[in-house]
Amino acid sequence: MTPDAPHLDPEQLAAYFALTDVGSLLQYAVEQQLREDGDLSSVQFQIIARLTGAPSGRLRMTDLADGIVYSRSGLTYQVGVLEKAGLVVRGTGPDDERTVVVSLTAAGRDRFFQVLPGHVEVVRRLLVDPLDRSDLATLRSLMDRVLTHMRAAPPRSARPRPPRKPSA
Amino acid sequence: MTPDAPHLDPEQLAAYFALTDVGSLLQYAVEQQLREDGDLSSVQFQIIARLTGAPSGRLRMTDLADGIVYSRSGLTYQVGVLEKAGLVVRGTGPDDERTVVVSLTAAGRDRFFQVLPGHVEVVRRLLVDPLDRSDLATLRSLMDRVLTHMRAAPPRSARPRPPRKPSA
DNA sequence: TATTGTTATACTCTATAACTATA
DNA sequence: TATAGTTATAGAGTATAACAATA
Repeated sequence: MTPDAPHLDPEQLAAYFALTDVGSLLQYAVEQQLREDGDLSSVQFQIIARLTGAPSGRLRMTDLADGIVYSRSGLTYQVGVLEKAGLVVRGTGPDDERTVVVSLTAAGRDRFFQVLPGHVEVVRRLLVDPLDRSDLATLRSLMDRVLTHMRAAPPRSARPRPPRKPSA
Repeated sequence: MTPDAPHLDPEQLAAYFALTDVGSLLQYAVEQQLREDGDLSSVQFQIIARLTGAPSGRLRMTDLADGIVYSRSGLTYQVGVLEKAGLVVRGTGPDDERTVVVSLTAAGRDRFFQVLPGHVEVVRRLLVDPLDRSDLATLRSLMDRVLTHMRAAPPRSARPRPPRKPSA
């Protein structure tokens, strides 16, 4: 019985493990490729990718932070690394003196396109090749549904915490 | 044109991004939960989980290393942390004097079951709830196919590296 | 007062290479 | 020689809290 105890049946667990295994293997492969081809971490690549896709290659720190990093200081650190590498420059925003606008340099854009082909190839080889077009559409639809649900629900609701027994 | 340039069409990219978004949000949520409920990282949780599932709660270092960590020293570090916390003990293997056998302590088992309900609840809330049973079966089947493909292909084959232009 | 962003600090984690000991 | 594991070391990344400046 134990009707209150949360549990997952083997089918649900298997789906979860399969998803996380794919996720971590894919992430590891991508990280390797980005490091080898362009000396970038995946966070740094994401920042550059966003800037590449932004109008005139500039974004405010706050806009950059969104899905990429979980703390402001983390973003400051990463943008600092990119700036030291000459891939990005920081300047004060025109409207609001508090904001900092991050701009992609020519070197930054070059680096992005230097790394992109290998990145695409890794994704293709590991994820796209083994699935056909309709599989990918299905996968996307499932993941989109999960994302919608995640974003609707409060990220960390008031979950009753079990008693913290020992400390370590 | 550019028939040699690797590329992904928007559908394929969308599937990739949706998958990685779910993966990273899920991973982050799990990491938070494990830390709050039991002061464990996900790597530490995986180690303990494997030991819990092993006969008599013991495994050799080498066996533990498999899917969890990408370097031997990384495993040594994590097992060291767990040992300091009293969740695990190390001993010399009975057959081969070179091997180290890691054994789960009673406290380690307690910690696992202390953390498990919250873990299950996060997975259910974020992944299982928004999908029905047949969705999960589909997801599992897709991911298993990808995993099979990943494991068949050489992890990092001889991919031609683009010219490393600047250094940073 | 609230918001934007940085800094100081401290900690966790990881990987490489050199090393020890056993097979 | 090969394998199992540890250690030393050094670097990358992260989060929290205190801080400065502007709105």
